[in-house]
Amino acid sequence: MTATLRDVARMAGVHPGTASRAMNPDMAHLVNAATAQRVQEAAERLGYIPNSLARSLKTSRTHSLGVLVPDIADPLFPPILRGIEDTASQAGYTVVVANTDGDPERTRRQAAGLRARQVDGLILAPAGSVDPFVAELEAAAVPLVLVNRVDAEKRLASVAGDEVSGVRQALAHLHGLGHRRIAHLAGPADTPAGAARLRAFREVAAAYGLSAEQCPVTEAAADRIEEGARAAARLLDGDGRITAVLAAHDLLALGCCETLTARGLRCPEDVSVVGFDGLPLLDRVSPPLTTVGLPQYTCGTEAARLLLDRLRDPEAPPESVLLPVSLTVRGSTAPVRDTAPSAVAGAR
Amino acid sequence: MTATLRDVARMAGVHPGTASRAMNPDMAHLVNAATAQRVQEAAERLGYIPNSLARSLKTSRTHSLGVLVPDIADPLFPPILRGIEDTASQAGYTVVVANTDGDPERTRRQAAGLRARQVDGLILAPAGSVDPFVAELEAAAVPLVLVNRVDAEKRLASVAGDEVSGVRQALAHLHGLGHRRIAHLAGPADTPAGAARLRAFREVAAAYGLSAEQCPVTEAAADRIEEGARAAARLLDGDGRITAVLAAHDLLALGCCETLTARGLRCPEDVSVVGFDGLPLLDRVSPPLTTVGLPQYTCGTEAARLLLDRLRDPEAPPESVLLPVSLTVRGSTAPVRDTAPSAVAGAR
DNA sequence: GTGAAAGCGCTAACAC
DNA sequence: GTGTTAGCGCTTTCAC
Repeated sequence: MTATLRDVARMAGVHPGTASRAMNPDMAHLVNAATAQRVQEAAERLGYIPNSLARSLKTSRTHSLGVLVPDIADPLFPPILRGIEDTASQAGYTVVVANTDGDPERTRRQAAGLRARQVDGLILAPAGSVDPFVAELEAAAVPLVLVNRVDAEKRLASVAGDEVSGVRQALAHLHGLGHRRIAHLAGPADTPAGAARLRAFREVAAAYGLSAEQCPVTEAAADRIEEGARAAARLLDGDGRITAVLAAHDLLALGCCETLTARGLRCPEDVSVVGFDGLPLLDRVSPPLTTVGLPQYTCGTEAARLLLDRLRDPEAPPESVLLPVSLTVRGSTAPVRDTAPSAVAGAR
Repeated sequence: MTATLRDVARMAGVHPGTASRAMNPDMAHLVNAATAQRVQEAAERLGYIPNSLARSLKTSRTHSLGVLVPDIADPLFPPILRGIEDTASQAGYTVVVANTDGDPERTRRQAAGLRARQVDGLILAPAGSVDPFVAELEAAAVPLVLVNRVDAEKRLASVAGDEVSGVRQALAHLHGLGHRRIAHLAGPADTPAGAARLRAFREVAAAYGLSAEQCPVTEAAADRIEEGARAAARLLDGDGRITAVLAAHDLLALGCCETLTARGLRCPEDVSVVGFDGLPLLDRVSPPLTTVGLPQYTCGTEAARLLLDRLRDPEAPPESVLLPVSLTVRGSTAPVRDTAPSAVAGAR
């Protein structure tokens, strides 16, 4: 079996309590340097690895963080998780990740599992509504940080991209290219980003003096290529005169391009497309996607930082971080055509 | 504070021992149905969540799996991790992921951290050499499964794609298109997949009667686009007459395409390119990448299954799973040109 | 069928 | 500076 602290103490000829002090950096100064040395050598020789379970049981601190994401395989999350893990492990914390698939039942189960494991805090990057869980977790005084969503009542710490600024940049770009009929391919309304971007789209479009009729909206069922393609089809069926599309997610934008091609329309010559999130590799698709990039990795580091801060000082007021986003112009956007033809003309 | 089993017992008017039995499915039959009912109701009312730390300390089973990957943000791993997590959570296990960046020092630290947390077993998807760690872990009798690498001595359980078959499919495809000068853009030699694919390439090329001179090899420093571009440049500098390239990784293939374009060569008209791994989204790059697809998700589920099997029966012989891979032909490969021009001609 | 008691490996008062 | 003691929350053998 693995060596225990008792074994180390016995080998060094000291009491377990002393061995414990010698092994703990914060307490080591209370013990004779020579003794500490002897203990550490014994530990080394035995290949002693402290049992953090026992330690945690005693101290009621596990030095672990729980993270709930819809799907770790969704390209949006890996960089975020990497950011969380880097920051956490630097502070001596480990990270336990659980997938929810946006399913409330699964979310509940996974959250309970993480709490059973006594994680010191939780980072939630939830797809759907979190209100019931959040209420429960708050009641249990579990330190919480939201990612990619802000708490409506500002009582919870959160990290998210500045959606309004992102939409503003995208529309400024399209408007500057002469586009006046700009559709929004919205993400699922029960998704925080989807809802926020739609709201921002309406606001900003209005600020540009564009009417609702000039700016039709269709909602995709999920942030996936196929759903984007389907929603784009509905969009084109509804109003063939749009000259640009702002998609709420890069994958929706990809789906949109697919539909355009299928209908004999070219991107960006006939219709410009802007995506959202700045997923990797999309600078190489054809055409390279113009997109509003979210600093995913920073999202993760900030979320972890907020949570660690909170663990250090539970009384501090919850901080809300709004991360800057920035438009990357690539090949999927172009000036509106002089003689704007009906986008549908000859297309079906 | 959170409710403890004692609180539940007190509320139900029973001894903690009895409450424990009532809460544990396997032991519940030892207790009067009515009593069990009362206990469970009390637990429900108190929102009791068992402290798995205490349980684990007693049972020396944490029901958690550790996973060591080079970088969770590398597109190769998320689907694998998802597979692991799905299988694990279905069996009541949680997974703890740690990134190593292929750095031996970091690997050691992270492995120690996971062991301190008393994970029941470890899944290693390591970049570089693992021999020192593996030896140490084996000595400590930590159940182990290797992913994307097979144990040379077949003593360790492992899951990996069938590299030889993959290379064979790729070369059969290229050979069938008439290519006879096929270079290999190899991955880092200290990477399991890189080494295995290079070995397979040499074997299979020889089996096709292709000489070493017809099949030059260059090694990229890392599985990244830029390194692929750089290595491809060296390749073209060395032998301009190649008509096809088999890259050991999709990202290397992308880098290769970049270099080809930079030199005025077209893919696939002048040079065909085949990638490896089947990363998502690469069906949409230009040209769509022909690649040897690895079933990443299955990799994960199989690895978890192997590990769980091993935990159930530590004496069972270690199993080695070789996953089938399959070539997806897309736009980056084409028949060799009739009048094969020097690929370098007019290119610099 | 249920209560009592011991102990998993560690830490933190408290003695000395 | 080091030993002693108690106990974190749970499971499990042993009585009854």
